[in-house]
Amino acid sequence: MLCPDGGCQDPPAGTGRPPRHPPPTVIEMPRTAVFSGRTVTRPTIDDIARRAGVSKSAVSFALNDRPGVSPATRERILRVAAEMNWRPHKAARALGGARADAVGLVVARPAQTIGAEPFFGLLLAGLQSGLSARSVALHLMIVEDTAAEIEVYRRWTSERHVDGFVVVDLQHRDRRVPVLEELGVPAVVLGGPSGHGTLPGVWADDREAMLSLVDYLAALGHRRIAHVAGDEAFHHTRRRMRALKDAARRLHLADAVSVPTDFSDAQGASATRALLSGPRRPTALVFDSDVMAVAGLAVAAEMGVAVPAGLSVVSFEDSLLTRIVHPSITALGRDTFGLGGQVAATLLAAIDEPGSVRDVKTATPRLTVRESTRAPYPRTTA
Amino acid sequence: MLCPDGGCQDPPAGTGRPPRHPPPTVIEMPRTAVFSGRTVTRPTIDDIARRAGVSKSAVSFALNDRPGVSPATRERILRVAAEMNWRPHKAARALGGARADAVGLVVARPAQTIGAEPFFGLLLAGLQSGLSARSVALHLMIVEDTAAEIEVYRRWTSERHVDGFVVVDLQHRDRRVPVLEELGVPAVVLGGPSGHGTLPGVWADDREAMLSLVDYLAALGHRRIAHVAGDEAFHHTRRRMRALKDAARRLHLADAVSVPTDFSDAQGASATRALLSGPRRPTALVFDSDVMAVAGLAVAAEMGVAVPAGLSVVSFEDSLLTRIVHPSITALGRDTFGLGGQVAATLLAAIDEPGSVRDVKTATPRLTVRESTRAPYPRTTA
DNA sequence: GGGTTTAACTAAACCGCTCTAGTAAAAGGG
DNA sequence: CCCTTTTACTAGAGCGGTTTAGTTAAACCC
Repeated sequence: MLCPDGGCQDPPAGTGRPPRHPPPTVIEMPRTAVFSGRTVTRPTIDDIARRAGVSKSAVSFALNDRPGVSPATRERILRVAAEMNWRPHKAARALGGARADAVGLVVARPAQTIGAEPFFGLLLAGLQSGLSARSVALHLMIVEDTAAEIEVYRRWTSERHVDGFVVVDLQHRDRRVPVLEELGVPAVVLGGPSGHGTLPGVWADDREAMLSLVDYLAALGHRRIAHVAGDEAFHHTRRRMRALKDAARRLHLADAVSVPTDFSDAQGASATRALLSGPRRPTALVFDSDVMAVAGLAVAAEMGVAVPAGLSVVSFEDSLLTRIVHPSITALGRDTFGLGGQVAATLLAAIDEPGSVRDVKTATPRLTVRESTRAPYPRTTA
Repeated sequence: MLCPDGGCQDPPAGTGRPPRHPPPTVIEMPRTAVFSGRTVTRPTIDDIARRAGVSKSAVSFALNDRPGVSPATRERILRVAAEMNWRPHKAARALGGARADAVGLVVARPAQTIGAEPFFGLLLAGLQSGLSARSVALHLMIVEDTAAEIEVYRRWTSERHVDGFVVVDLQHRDRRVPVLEELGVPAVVLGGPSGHGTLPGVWADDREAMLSLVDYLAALGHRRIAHVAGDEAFHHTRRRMRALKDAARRLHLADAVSVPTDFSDAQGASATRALLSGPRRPTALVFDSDVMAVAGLAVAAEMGVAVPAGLSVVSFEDSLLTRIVHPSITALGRDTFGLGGQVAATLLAAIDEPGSVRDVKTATPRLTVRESTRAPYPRTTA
């Protein structure tokens, strides 16, 4: 059954059409590729076919678990393939119209920001973990601005470089959404519940979260709450600001102001300084990000405002940061890693069965109470 | 010259061999692909050739800036290609033996860690920025352990999925190095100056940095310095520990102990607690990472040890974190973003011209003095 | 036992692009 | 003016898979 070592060539009824170019002197060795001067052998299904004494097609059938080969032959082919340490050539498969088995994540942010926020890294890790379970790779690209981001969407789509995209940082009237819709490529937007057109969105209920947060602070006795918000261009920032307003009205709070920033520690710090120096100093500060919360904490310390005695601090985003500082910061936590996994699952579903996928609402962030919050001094119960 | 609209088929002397399968009724339209139920047109060089009235080869020559077409024809072809919004099909090119135009970064770390450290995100951003200048994509993979990491190296190499790898977290007697050498794939190791075999390494002089750091603390009057180190499995951790020992001997310090940890905030905190509760309390603590430094700062605050009055704190790694906490932390800073760029450049060079690349020593980290360091109380000048 | 079905396998088209070999015409050379 | 060289182009092999159509030979059915 098995060919003698060294490989046999087309044993049963080989047509043996002559090789086209100068006939190679040796045809037994699997073709080699050159990497850094050293040659690396790389068997193809042709090599396997020759060794196993069957045709290319039989090998393909066997390797892909398709009918058309007998169990015995199948097993033999698989054994030979394993022996030769064969792996499919991605490009060759892709050329045949198969998937790229990769999804793209293109981020338009100043590079420094990427590293700064734990959020991004965790999301990345969760995304990866969800994708790698299905052996789908993640192509990451960091670009200057939205225009460049859109260009990458166009290029990668037409090059069939990826099977779909993950879109982050959903903005108000986001320009990327119509482009992706037009390209017709599967994509999942991190954000919602609106503003992402027909693309499926994965979102957490920021509104609900803000309402519960304000409820908690009000229950403690806080009547003057300020919100150091993120960038107003972002969808979720706007939702949070609106939710604070609504909660304040419902609870008849004395003060409830939102100050937009660019998410940077610098602007977070200066907003905090301004709020704490104002005439009607808030008794509680809500920060839209962990980085800003920590920066705000430092400002309070510098200004001699004790936390939580003189000021309660809450972060809208939980992470390592809020845990390790002193005092540790009460924060709304969501499972960012898990979120990444959900996004991955949604995107894979959208790739497999376009149209079948609808929005996914993730668990509403829950409050972890730490050292930075407490009832305000009586005097502030204006 | 130009064909009439609608496309002309093989105008000059077309052989016109009959189509093999059922002859298509319409052959004018460029082939289409289906994405999510909608069809997306995707012209191939054949479509361009037909439209421009030339052969496939001529189109290929024109698009790749190769000789073999007259300037006039070349221009015409380029115009048609632009009109049809043609883009090369990556897989098709790759199949011909071309580059994958991508490099891989495989990280074996607990997912949570990825997000925690600003270092990683910054490195990623710098890497990306260096790569995208040459339109090389980054394939990111996060795996469980080193075994899985090695498996990915093997798979991606044989699948021709990437042209090279970036290797991070160099360990003592690193198992990955011999595998990559055996695979013969271009790879750059972040770390050095030794332990990475024949692979080029990009490294910062941790030894030099530690020496200068201890010099600084000693000059302030500190004689008892403790070092909350990272994981001893890592190469750079060992180098730092050894450097501290050497510096202590040279400067005749009273105490200079290194406590290894797993880099986590928890172990950083407990190490700090242990050191501060001991009989001969150090007057200065050096932390191997920014996260541990911040955690250590919190422990000091809890224990009522004032920083910098009763304890100086230094971080071996600078980032946003060390800047935003209060007191801000004196830290050894390196340009992590730039480092990523250097790694990218080195890897691209290694891919282009294997063997030509040697190790790259980056700038030695420099100390940024902030609020967390000061001369110790006289009593400790034992 | 003749005809039909099925299983197991082979041949080769095909995906989109690159690149070598070949060809005809124009240019150059003595 | 004939021969060689160069230029501008075409044909088609080849990359490594998948997949369809075709080819046996065995199995099945009255």
